Amino acid sequence: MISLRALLAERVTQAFEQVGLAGAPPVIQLAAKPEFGDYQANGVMGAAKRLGENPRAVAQRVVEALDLSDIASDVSIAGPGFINVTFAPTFLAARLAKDISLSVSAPKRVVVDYSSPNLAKEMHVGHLRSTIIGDAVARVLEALGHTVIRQNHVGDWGTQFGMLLCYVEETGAGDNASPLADLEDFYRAAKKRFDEDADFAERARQRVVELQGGEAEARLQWQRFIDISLAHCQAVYDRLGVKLDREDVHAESAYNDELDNTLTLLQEAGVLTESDGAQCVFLDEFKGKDGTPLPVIVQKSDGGYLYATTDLAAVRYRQDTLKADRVLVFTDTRQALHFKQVFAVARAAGFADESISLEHMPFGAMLGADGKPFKTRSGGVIRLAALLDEAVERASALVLAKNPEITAAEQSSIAEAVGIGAIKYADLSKNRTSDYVFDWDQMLSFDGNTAPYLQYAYARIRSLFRRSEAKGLVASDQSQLDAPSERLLALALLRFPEVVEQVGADASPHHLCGYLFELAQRFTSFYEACPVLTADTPEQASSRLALCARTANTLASGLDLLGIDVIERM
RNA sequence: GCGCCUGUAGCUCAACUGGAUAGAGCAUCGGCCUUCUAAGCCGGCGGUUGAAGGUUCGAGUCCUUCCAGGCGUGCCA
Repeated sequence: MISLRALLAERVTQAFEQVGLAGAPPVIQLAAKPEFGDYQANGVMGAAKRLGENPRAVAQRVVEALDLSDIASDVSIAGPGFINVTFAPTFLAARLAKDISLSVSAPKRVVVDYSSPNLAKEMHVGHLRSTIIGDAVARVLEALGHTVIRQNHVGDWGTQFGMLLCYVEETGAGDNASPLADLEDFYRAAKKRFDEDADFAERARQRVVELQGGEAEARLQWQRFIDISLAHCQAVYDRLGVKLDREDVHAESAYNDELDNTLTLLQEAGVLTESDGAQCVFLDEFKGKDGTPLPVIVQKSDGGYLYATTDLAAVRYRQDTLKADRVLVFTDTRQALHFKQVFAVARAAGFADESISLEHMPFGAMLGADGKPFKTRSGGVIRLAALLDEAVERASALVLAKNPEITAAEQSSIAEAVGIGAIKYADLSKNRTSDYVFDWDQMLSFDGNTAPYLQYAYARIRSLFRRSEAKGLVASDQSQLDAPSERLLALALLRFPEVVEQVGADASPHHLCGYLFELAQRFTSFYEACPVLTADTPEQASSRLALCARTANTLASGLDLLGIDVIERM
């Protein structure tokens, strides 16, 4: 079903055409203030400006041509040419009675590249944002009807694997998984060996050459290591409720066989230049120091390839094999220049044609409460598994404090949902591109724009339904929107599709979070003002139960799109 | 040096891409529980949107110049 905003846009656009403003955007927004109505159309002012006409007069003509008699109770002109629209309660109620299904007019094939940890080490907090945000966006795009192809572009190739393989062989960790239980410790120990023992370092370098040359024993050991490392990742994904599995892994090494060919194709496209022994692509749009050309190096002077080469091969794979219309890559903002270059080279070389949209979706760093990069007290990286353990522990203590009579099993399942949900929501609710401050107390607070607040709102509604069922009350097909808080709640409920659409368009889950928070606030306001079980009449109770049911469904759907669990009791 | 990003209430963040009097939460102050979970609700306080110019009916948003911070910038990823 078309969203309220899209419906208004359609109507206003028709009116524009009738009064000679064809092509002008209607600019539909939520009303800035309740007294202005529900939505407003701001397009008249821009259009009048371009025509050199009086905006109020133009607005008058538009309103005369605008037919909203079936949906609006009031349409008025205000200020320099705002058109304010108030929906008729009967229209809102009728819409609310229908299922709101998410859909998109032109479904696409969308590659979502996210998480993509380096398998040499254990997952740490640096991987959290990509994993969580990418997963939420993938879920949203899927829900809108797009075909989503998840790509976990894990780092499984490179010089440090020689070091790790030697150490695996030395410790026998490949046969017995226990020394690899903590990959982070294992990496540090191997690094120590590498730094302190020249013989070991030499063997490690030799092992890389053997590995890259395809030597069977080296490949076997490497594969074992990768399997163990991926199992670590999978455990984190499963605990986080992230929809990634082995099927989605398309590792860097998967492009190994395409790298020579990628270089040849660049050569054939005529974009390749040798510089200081390295193979480079120079594009006019990238300038370095003093305006000198800035290269994208695709082959080192020693013949080795770089991650630019791999990423170029990945662009080809995603266009030619995966047939993607759109590619979203979730990495931190430090790689912005890299992807700008890779995408530009891909266009220049014809790896990506005009039909495919290549979008780097950057995100900022996670900072500690002190505003500095988020580290352990000793300055080390924080393992993701440890972070999740701490979240659940903290949530568990809170749950117990609020509800001492709870069973251990219930405490545990609530703590899991609340703790994990809190971490994910804290990240998702902030603007993706800026850095954000990681704060346990803030994210686990039951007040404010947090996962626990939303989960609590949901649990209250579920509790209400347990009681209403006991009393034999049933939700009606349609709600009466008499009280102001009922009307505000209804408007918020009907806004769900347009918010999800926006999140899909610009990969901004924080808009969905903001929406769900407002929905929950409007629900609790309604809930305080409008008794349900003790309503004046059975009809009123049923009407309000319908609003409650719709709210519960919307909260659950919205949180599910964010990858956050709801709970029946708190 | 050059490039990108950021700068909004004491703190954490919004502001639907140029719209009306810049909004929430936390903190703080004050109300509301014999009634559906007070893990809640209602209200108050709090702002020269880093600074100064400019563009126009209108600027947190766009352009210029500064200031502060972060990141990047030919052979790591």
